[in-house]
Amino acid sequence: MANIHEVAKQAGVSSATVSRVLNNTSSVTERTRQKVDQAIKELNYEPSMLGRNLRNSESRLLLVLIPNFSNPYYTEIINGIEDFSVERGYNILLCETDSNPTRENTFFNMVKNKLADGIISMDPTINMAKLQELAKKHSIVLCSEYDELERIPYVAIDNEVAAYKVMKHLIRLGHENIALINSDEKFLYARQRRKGYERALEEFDLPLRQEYIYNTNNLDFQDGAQAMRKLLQLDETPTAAFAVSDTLAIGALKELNVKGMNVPGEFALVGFDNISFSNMTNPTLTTVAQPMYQMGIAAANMLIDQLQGKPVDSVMLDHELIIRESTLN
Amino acid sequence: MANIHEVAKQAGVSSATVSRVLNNTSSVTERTRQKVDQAIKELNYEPSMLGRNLRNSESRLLLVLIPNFSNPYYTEIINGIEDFSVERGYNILLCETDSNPTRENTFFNMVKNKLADGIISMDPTINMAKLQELAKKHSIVLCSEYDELERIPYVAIDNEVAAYKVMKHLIRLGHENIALINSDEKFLYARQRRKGYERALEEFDLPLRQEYIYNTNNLDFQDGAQAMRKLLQLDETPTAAFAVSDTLAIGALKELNVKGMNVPGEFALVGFDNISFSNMTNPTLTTVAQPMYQMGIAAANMLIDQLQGKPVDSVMLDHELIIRESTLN
DNA sequence: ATGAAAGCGCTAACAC
DNA sequence: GTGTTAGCGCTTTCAT
Repeated sequence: MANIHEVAKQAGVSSATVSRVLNNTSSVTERTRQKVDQAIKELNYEPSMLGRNLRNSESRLLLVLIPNFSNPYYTEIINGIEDFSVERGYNILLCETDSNPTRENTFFNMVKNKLADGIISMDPTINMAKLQELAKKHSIVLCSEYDELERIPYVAIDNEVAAYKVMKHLIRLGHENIALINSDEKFLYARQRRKGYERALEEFDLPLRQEYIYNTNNLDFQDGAQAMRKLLQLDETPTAAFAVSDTLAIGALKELNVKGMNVPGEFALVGFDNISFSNMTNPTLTTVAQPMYQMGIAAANMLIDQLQGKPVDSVMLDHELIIRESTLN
Repeated sequence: MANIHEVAKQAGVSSATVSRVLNNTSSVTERTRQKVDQAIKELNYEPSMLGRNLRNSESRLLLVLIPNFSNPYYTEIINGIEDFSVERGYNILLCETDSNPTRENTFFNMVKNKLADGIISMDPTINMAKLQELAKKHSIVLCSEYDELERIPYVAIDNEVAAYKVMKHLIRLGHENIALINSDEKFLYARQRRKGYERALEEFDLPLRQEYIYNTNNLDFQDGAQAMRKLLQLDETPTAAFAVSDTLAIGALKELNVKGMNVPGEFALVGFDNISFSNMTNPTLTTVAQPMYQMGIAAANMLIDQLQGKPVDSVMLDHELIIRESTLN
C-alpha cells in the first residue's frame, strides 16, 4: 500500500503538499490539487491513520463501556452515541466489561495508551475509584449510572420521580400491596428507584413492608422469575409489582404465567426501560421509557466537547410512563 | 504523560533497553530491569500504542460487522469472538452497519487505513463484491452468512439440514399444512433454509404451496406479526409455521395470541437462533440452537491465524433442535 | 503556494 | 547486555 511520499513523487510535489490536499489545511493551486488527486487515484492511496494519529496524538476512537451485550436496554443509547460520534468524526469501540475488573483495566489502559481518546461508561458495576483517577487526565462521561459525589459529568434521568410515577399509577388502580423487584442497591439507580417507591407509599399512607422488597443479583430473566416465585410464597401476597428493569419484569411475568395467574386481572406488573420485547410479551408490559437515543446523543456530545476543551455540564433528561396491558384495569 | 525516552533517561539507560524490558524481547540484566521498572513506576509511564502500532504496522484491532445491535442473535457470537481475541492480544471493534453502504465504507476504510487489522463480517446485507475486493489485500472472515462462490473463509452451520430437521419434527407431529416465514431470499441462509423446507415436503409427499411461503423485508417483530396475519387470512390456513428467525417467530406468536389462537393446540410454531427471549415467551418457543459462542471462537481463531499468515479453512458447526412448548403435542 | 526538515513514540538491526 | 540509529507515515513549522 502506497504511502504519502510515493504519492508525492508520483504527483511531482512534496509530501507536505499532499498532506495539504488531504486535509484542506491551506490553499493549494487547483492544478497542484488535480495532480495530487490523480496520483492518489493511480496509486490507490489510503492515508494511514496510524501515522496521522501518532502525529496528532489522538485516535478519534471513543470507548463505550457496557456490562454486557445481552441487555437490550443499551441498544438505542449506543445508536445515539454512534450516530453523533460518526458525524463528528469519531468512531466508537463497544466494550463489554462483563463486570470483570481485568477487562475493565484493559479498556482503561486503552485510553492511557492513547489508543482511545475518551470513555462513555454505562456500566453501573464499574470501579468508580479507578474511573475517577482516570478522569483526572482523560475525558470521561457517565451515562445512566453516575456518581453523586464527584464531578464526572453524566447524563441520566430522574429515577426517583420515575419510580414514584410508576407507584402512583399502581396505587390509583387500587393496589395496596405492591412489591418492588429491585436490583442490588449498591447501584445508585436502584437506591433512587427505591426512594421513589417508598415516597409514594408514604404519601398515600400505605405501609412499607420489607418482605415486599426483593433484591436480585443480576438483571437476567431468571432473576425476575425467582423474585416473583418468592413473592408469591408470602403469606399475604402482593397484587402488583414494580420491577426496575424490563428483563426482570419479563422473567416475573413468565413466572406468573407458569403459575397460571391472570395479568393484569390478578396481578399488575410494571417494568422499566421499554426494551423492544416489552411490547411482545403476553400481556404487553407497562414500563418507563427513557429517551435512550437522546441520552446517547447527549453523552457523545458531552464527551467530544470535553475532548475539545469545552466546559460540559451534566444533564437530566425526561422519561415517560408507557401504559400497556399488564396494568390495564 | 511520559514517553519512552524520559523513562530511559530516568533509569540511566537507552530507550532500546526500556523497549526490551517492556517486551521481554531479549535478555536484560536483572539490575537493569529493576532500574527500568522503577523509572516506569516513578513516571507513571504507559507505553503508547500509537507509536508501537505505527512501528509494527499493526493495530491489533479487529472489526466485527453486524447489521444492527438490536438482534440478540449476535450477542453470544460476539462474546466468543471477544474472549478469544482478547486472549490472543487483539481487541474488537463492534461495528453496526445498519445495512448502510456509507457506514460500511467507513469500516472498510478503517482496515485500509491500518486502523484495524481485519474483519469478521456477520452482516448478510454486506456488499460482497467490495468485501471480496478488500479480501485480496486484507484478512477477512465471514460468520453465519457466506459466499458460496468465493474463497473468503467462513464459519457457518448447515442451514438446509437444520430447516429439514425442523420440518421433519413438525411433520411427525402430524402437520401437513406448514408455512415458511422466510426472510428475503437474497440472503444465502434464507435460500438454504427454504431448500430444507422444500426437501422435507417432497420427501414426505406433501404439496409445496406457494401461498404458504411468506418473505419478510426485515427480521423485526412486526415483520413476523405481519406474516402471520397474512397466513391466517388464507382460505386454507396452515396449522404450523417455521420462522427462520426467533424474532420473526416471536412476532408471529404475538399475532397468534392477539387472534386468540391456542399455541400449540391450534397452531404449532418454530423459530431459529435460540435467543434468550425465546424461552420467555408464552408458550416457550421451539427453535434451532446454533453453537454461537463456538462460532465466535472459530471465527476469531480463523481471522487471527489468517493475520499471522497461517492457512485457514472454512468450518461448518453443529446445530440442535430445541423442542419447547410451542410444538408440544 | 510550495518544499525541506523535524518529530510524534516506538522497535529492530546493527554495532560493540 | 546495552547503546546508536534509522524509520514506520504523517503533519507542521519555517523558509523561500
